[in-house]
Amino acid sequence: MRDPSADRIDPRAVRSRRRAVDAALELIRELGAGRTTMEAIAARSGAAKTTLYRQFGDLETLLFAAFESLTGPPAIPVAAGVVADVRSWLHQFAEVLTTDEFAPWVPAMIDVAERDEHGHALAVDFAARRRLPLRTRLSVALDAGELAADTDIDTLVSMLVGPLFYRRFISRQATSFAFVDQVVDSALGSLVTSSA
Amino acid sequence: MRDPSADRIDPRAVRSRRRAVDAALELIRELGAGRTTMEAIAARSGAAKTTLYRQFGDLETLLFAAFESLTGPPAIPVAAGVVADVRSWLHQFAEVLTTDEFAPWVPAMIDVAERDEHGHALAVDFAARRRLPLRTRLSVALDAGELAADTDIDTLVSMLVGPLFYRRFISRQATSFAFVDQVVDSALGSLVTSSA
DNA sequence: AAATTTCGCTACGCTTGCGTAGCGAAACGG
DNA sequence: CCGTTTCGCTACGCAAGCGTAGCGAAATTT
Repeated sequence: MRDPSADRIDPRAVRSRRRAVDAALELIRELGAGRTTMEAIAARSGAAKTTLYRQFGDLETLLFAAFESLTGPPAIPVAAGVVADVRSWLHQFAEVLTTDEFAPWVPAMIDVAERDEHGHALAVDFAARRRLPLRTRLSVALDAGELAADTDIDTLVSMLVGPLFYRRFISRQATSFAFVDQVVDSALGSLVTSSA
Repeated sequence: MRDPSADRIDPRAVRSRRRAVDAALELIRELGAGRTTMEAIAARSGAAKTTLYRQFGDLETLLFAAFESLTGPPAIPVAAGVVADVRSWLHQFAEVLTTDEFAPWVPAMIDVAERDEHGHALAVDFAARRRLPLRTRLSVALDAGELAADTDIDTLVSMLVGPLFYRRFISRQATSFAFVDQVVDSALGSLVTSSA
């Protein structure tokens, strides 16, 4: 009997997993999570269904693995004054929402989160990680006295990113440069301490 | 040959349509649009598939009919000062987001809008109709000089409802009374003319 | 290098969903 | 009322997807 504690890694399994996850991401983007099937993932990834079942157990697990493969850490805003930092971060974020980096999968995640218990947890976690840099930067500002002492950070985050999400996924209006600026000014305007 | 211009209405067809739409709504809520099938709608509505195909042509049309059956006109804010009116409307809206009136179908619509051309149009239209009362109220305020003359109404609307959508569908945090108040204050605070 | 485990494929049976053909029954028009 | 039209159902064939059994090939251990 071999050592059970040693995590063996068969290179074939690794390749299969990666290909399956990539194929799943493509299919979710094209068809949505609901219409993505094991059969299609197997076909597109080139792997056999048996392999996928052995690697992931079931479709849900595979889809979630695909979602989690998206969670690259977002850029961290540097320090140069809250307003300026937040402004540049939010502009960057607005830009990201127009690319294929993660925006195309957000609707699928929103959908899954509404109906599936695990999906709910996944989405909550994903969102929390995504906004962490912004949240951290605001926390630092609060501690440094750059923001009014009674500022609620979570509320502030929602007021900053909420309008962007709304425009991208709900009203589907364009987010102009001026729009982002106004959001920043409005959200932070009354909170920045005059001293800073 | 009968008069082709007379829109005959067979009561059986009317019943079938209504039942099908209701069943579709239930299924979309439970499974998402992607997993909702003709078979399931037929089974739950009690109608035969043939009937559904005759009435709607295809699944997409039926699903869209279901979505559109949701679009009840939202309440119209009355006049009593912009800030107060908007505040009460937004509190009411936050409440609606916690009920089964239309919130459970928003994720499905977001998902469909991202992938389907018709779905996109439907969602845009739906969102526009939903925010119309708020938009109108703000327009009135602008015309009345209650808001700064250079105010962009659409931006303002996004800053008001965006944070609520974000909390309900993305971060899935609770929207407290205080949260809504802060959103209103922040968005309108600097815009209301001191005279009003 | 030999023994052993894991991998990945083909092939299969089963279930679900699709979309239609054809037939009585119900609703409408004269 | 009586002909005509529409409705709704049962029944069907077909395609897609599911999940697994069994077997050679590849990788790992000793």
